[in-house]
This record gives sequence, C-alpha cells and structure tokens, in this order.
Amino acid sequence: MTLSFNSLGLSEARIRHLEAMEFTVPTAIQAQAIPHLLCGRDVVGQAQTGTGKTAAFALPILDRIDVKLPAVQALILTPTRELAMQVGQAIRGFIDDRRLKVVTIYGGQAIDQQISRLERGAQIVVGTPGRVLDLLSRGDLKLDQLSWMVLDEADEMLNMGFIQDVEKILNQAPIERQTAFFSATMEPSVRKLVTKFLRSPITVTIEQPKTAPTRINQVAYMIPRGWTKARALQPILELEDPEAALIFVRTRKAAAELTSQLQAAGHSVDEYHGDLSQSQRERLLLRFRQRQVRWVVATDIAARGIHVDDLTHVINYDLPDSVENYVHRIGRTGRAGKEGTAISLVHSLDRRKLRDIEYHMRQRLEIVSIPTRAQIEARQIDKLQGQIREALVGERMASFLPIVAQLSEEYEPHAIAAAALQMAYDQTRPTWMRSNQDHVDEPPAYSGGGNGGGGNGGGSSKPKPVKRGKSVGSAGNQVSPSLDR
DNA sequence: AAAAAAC
Repeated sequence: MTLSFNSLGLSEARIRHLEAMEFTVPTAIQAQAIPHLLCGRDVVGQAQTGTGKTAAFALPILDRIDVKLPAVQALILTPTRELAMQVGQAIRGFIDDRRLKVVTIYGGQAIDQQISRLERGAQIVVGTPGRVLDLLSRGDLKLDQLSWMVLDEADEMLNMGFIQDVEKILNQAPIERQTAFFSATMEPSVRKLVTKFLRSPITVTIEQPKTAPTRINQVAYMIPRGWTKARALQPILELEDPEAALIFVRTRKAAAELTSQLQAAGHSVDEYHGDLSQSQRERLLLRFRQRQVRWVVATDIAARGIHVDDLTHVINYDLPDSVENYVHRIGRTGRAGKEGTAISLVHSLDRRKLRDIEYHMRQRLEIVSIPTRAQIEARQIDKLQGQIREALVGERMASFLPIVAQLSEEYEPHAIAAAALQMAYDQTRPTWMRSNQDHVDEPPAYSGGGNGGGGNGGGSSKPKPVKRGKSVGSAGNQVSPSLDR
C-alpha cells in the first residue's frame, strides 16, 4: 500500500503545498515520525541517509507553530555551519506563509546581521552550538517561548566536543517542550544519553540501522605493500574517472597536501576543511554544486548531511575513525534513487578497520586490486566508443560533416576518423600523462603522441575499418589497434 | 589523536 501525507494528520493547506512541490508520498521515516510529533511526543528518529529526515521533523513543526507569535518557537541544532544553512534552506522550501520566518545562525560570519534578523522576529532558528550560545548570552536569542528542540545528526551532537554546549543550550530551554533527535546512526552508548534529554521518547527506526542504501556500490582497493596511498590513488582515479567525487582524508593538513598533488597533476579539485575561512568554505561548496570543480578533498566536516546533487563517487583516501562516519560519508552518494560508488583505500595496517566496517555494515566490501595500465586504457577506450555511438546518433554531428568533406580531398576517411579519435582520446587523459611519463608507475604500452611506433609487441592486426552508422554488437571490448598492447 | 564548533 502507498501512504499519502493525508493520512499522517498534517493540515490540508500543508498537503496542498507539498503537492505543489510534487511531494506526494512520504518516506518511511516521515510516515512513522510525523504522527508522533504531531501528537506532541518526543521522538528519536533513525533512518538511512537521504531519506528525508529534515521534512520528518520540519513538517509537523510548521503545522503546529504559531505564525502570529513573533518569538522563537523551534530551535534546530546541527554539527556544521553548512549543514545549518542547508537545513534552513530546506525548511524555507516547505513554507508558504510569509509571516513565518527562519533564521540561520552560525559562526565565521558577521554576527550583527544575524542579530538584526532575530530582532525582526523569527519563529524558527537553525544554528550551530557555539553561535547559539553566544547569542543566548548576549540576550539576542531567547528561548522562553520555545516549543520544539531538534538535534540533527543527534549522535554527533552528543559526542565529546559537542555535548557540553548542547547541554548548556538544552538547559536554557523550557522544560515544557517537545524534543526530537534525528540521525542515520546511533551507537548504543550514545543512545543511553538520549533518556537524559528526552521524556518517554518514541523510537522510530527504519530498516536495519547500520546498513547503507543498496544502490551504493562499495569497493575496497587493497594497497600493495611498499606503496603509498598517493601512488595508488592516481590509477584508481584514472580508471573510475569520477564526474563528481568527494575524497575524504583524516586531517586538514592531509586535505591541503593531497589537493596540491592532484592539482599539480592537472585535475579539477579543491580542498574543504575547517582551516578555510567561512566564505571560502561556502564558495567552494557552491562551485562544487555548480560543477565548476569536479572533486573535493575534505575532512569529516563534509561527512554528514551535506547534499550535492548526483555525486558519483565517495573516496575514503583515509578510512574514517568510526564506523558511524563511514556510513555518513558514503551516504553523500547514491541519493534520491541514484547509484553511487564508494571506494576505500585499504593499507595492510587498515585491515582491522575494514573488518569493523564490514561487521557493522553486515556486508562484505568488494575487494579489488589497483588497476593496471591495460585495464585503465581498456576502460577509457570503452568509454570513448560509447561516446562515439552517442555522437553518431546525435543532431550536432551533421554540422561537422563539411570539415570531413574538406579533409577527404587530402586524406582517407578512415585516417580522418582515426585522427579525430586520437584527439578525443588524448582529451580523456590528464595533461601530464600525455607529455611527461615520469609519474607513471607502469608506463602505458602506447607511448603517447601520434608517432606511430610505440607498440611493444602484441599481435598488431590490420586496422579495423571504421563502421558507418550503427555498429554490430560484437565490437564490444575491441581496442583500436594503434592503442593495443 | 583529529575534526567540528564562538569571539
């Protein structure tokens, strides 16, 4: 049976607004948490990443909030500034009443603007603990009218480093309030803390708590002994050729270093961590979301909640410190029903961590070894062939025919096509690979350029004729002879 | 031990 928002107890106006946004079917966490929240119960909500937890707590709050009362009635805390921004934006998207205001408050930004927005009267505040406490002590934020308190990424908020601030904030909120904790993960030791802050909470758990969405293809690359991760990463990136990837490292320093290395190799990549200024952080996220940067090297600042459309890969260059963070990191991909790939680089010293992850995920990771040059080239040629087939049936191809006509006065059509392919193939490889072979561990069989030769043996066959129009199936993995090993 | 979070 398919549930609708109608049966959850939300108001007609809310449902009409949701339908206008093309939200018609609630997710499991929404279907189960919303009725309890509407009844006034405290809730602990646990569901996989990317299953609409924000709406699960925001919709009932919006339904019950007093729009005529210009006082803060709901406070939502998040562990990072960008997450606060994102949650604030999401809630604004659910609002159709101009009287209702959401203010986002976090550090690293001018406080005056945030104060004046609060003064103009906001019913909902989303923020990070430090700045919330700051504004509370200045008296610019008052919680005396607070009815709802939500911890997003609750287990992280109850961790050392956050718990003290969170406790201070909770202590300044009225006892007569509704509290909700939401996260994809909830370690048993953390779960015990929950009873300290919630009153007879209902726990809503969707599916097996520790498992990741199945549409995420999880792979572990074993690093050969004596190899550095940096050396192993290069061929992996070449094979996967990720369109949009988040590469996780353990420290800020490592993020800066790996970014420089990848940039020097000609990749479109930038760094994201707490050493950057707030404006740098926000600008980077914007560029990443707009596809102006293909890859981002980040610390666990990006592990939780951050949403980037169609992220194709999450790469654990360093394995995370906790299994929980593994779940959150890989949850950045495979969102909204899309597929995603999660790659972990595993050194022999990391074997134990890998076992822990597999145990907690209740599933094995696919173990693969570092791709060879031949595998990389085969994959690249495969991709090129696919692109050619697409171009052959596309509309724009016709506009290039005059060029072919002109060139065929001097050259054979096959030669023209092959030269065009060579150009296209070179485009798929980073610049340093074409010119300077020093960095290559395993030199490519086909030594760059168009100087003919290069083939080290390998039964070189007669050039295959280039097919006109649609091809026959069997051409599958056939590699163009000049590129053959 | 590191990361995040206030000035």
